[in-house]
Amino acid sequence: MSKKVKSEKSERILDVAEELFARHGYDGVTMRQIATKAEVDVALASYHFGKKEDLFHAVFHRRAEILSVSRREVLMASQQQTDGGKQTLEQIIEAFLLPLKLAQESHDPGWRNYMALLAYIMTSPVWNEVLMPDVFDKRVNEFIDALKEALPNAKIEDIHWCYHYVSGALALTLAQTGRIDRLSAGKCLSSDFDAAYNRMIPFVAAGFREVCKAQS
Amino acid sequence: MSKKVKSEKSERILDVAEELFARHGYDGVTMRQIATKAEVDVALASYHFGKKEDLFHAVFHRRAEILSVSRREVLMASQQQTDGGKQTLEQIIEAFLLPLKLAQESHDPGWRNYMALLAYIMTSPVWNEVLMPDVFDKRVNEFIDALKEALPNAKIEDIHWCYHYVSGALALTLAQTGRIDRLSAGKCLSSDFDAAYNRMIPFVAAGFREVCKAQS
DNA sequence: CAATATATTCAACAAGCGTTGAATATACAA
DNA sequence: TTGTATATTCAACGCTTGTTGAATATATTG
Repeated sequence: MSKKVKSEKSERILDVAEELFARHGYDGVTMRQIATKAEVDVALASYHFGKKEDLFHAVFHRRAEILSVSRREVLMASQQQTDGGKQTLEQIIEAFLLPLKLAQESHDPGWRNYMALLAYIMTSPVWNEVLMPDVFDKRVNEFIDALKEALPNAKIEDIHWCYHYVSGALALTLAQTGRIDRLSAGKCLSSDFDAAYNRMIPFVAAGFREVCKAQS
Repeated sequence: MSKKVKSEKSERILDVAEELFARHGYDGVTMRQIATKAEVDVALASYHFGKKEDLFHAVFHRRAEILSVSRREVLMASQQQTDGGKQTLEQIIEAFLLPLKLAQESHDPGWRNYMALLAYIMTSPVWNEVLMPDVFDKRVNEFIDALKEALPNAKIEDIHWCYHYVSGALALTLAQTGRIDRLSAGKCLSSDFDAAYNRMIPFVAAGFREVCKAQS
């Protein structure tokens, strides 16, 4: 009861669309491919979600809200934990990345597909502008504000560029292209989010400190 | 004389395809859109380059070789400059990024489009696997070898993950999504490659040192 | 049960797709 | 100039696309 889900097939369409959009992009997927893989008639997707672009939006928004809320909670919890005292860079960055790590550890393949979809949207000049502002930019601004507090003498341009590098490193991780597997001859795995996150935190923390140090 | 270029219109097709593929991806562009923007008949693109996928390959390879050669030259010049003595991390990273900076500074809009196309290919699970190994992976392995020499005590997994972060930061920079412009309220510009590169070098150098330090 | 709302399929449409063979224009060699 | 190779356009093909209206099945409610 009180199920928001319209039906089981409706969710299956979203799951399949999520997977295919993440791998092939918006234009690389047809409504028929989605319907076929979801074992459903073509018209059903249009019935539930309207036009193709609306379906894409629905896929994006389904988990975007969950992720955004989780991010805010983790960030606030981290801030309360060190009440009064300043947060360390590592704490802030960890709070920023933790929700994604949690989503990964749920071992829900849907979440993994969604994160690859997020990487596609983050790196697309077209979709980035359409979809990111609504849900994610607010959380990012809170994150950047926290960074400003931790680095009070830093120039804000430096902070923004450093966040840009974090965002890029994160996007490529979420994309799971398999390139690191190839380059490392199997010693590193795209699917190993733990390895990616554990090193990313000290990496970017040190980068922030280096770029933002020694300001007048 | 000795012109490799088949004709003027042939190059115009490549230029337009480069621009459109970079922005909308392979499936987001039609042969007719390319032909129209190049002021050419639809059939001409097929005549010169064969199938749509062959045209995409032609666009990719046109500048890939130039970039790869430039990268090797810069890296070797940097190694010779410090003959005998070890290169610093900063020198290695700078050598890796310099060819892209030079391409940008040429103010050829074609190069800018090509770099955005490269970002698309780097972050695409599909194209990354098809196009990166042929031309770029060799240069990347040379780069990673240089890093191993500069960080002799580092675990190679750490080096590969750190390179992965560099690759991500670089890709998002090349993509020019305009997001940093929005988040920074115009204080930073996606088009400002100088700002991006100047900060990227100390950022990733510090990251490498932090992650790769303190190995047994 | 009947009646109604929701979910799903079927069939079809107009438009756009990549690609091709023949026709025409242009460049170049003899 | 004539002949030949290259470049370019024209017209059309078979196929796929997203979307829709009518028909049918299923669930919900009275």
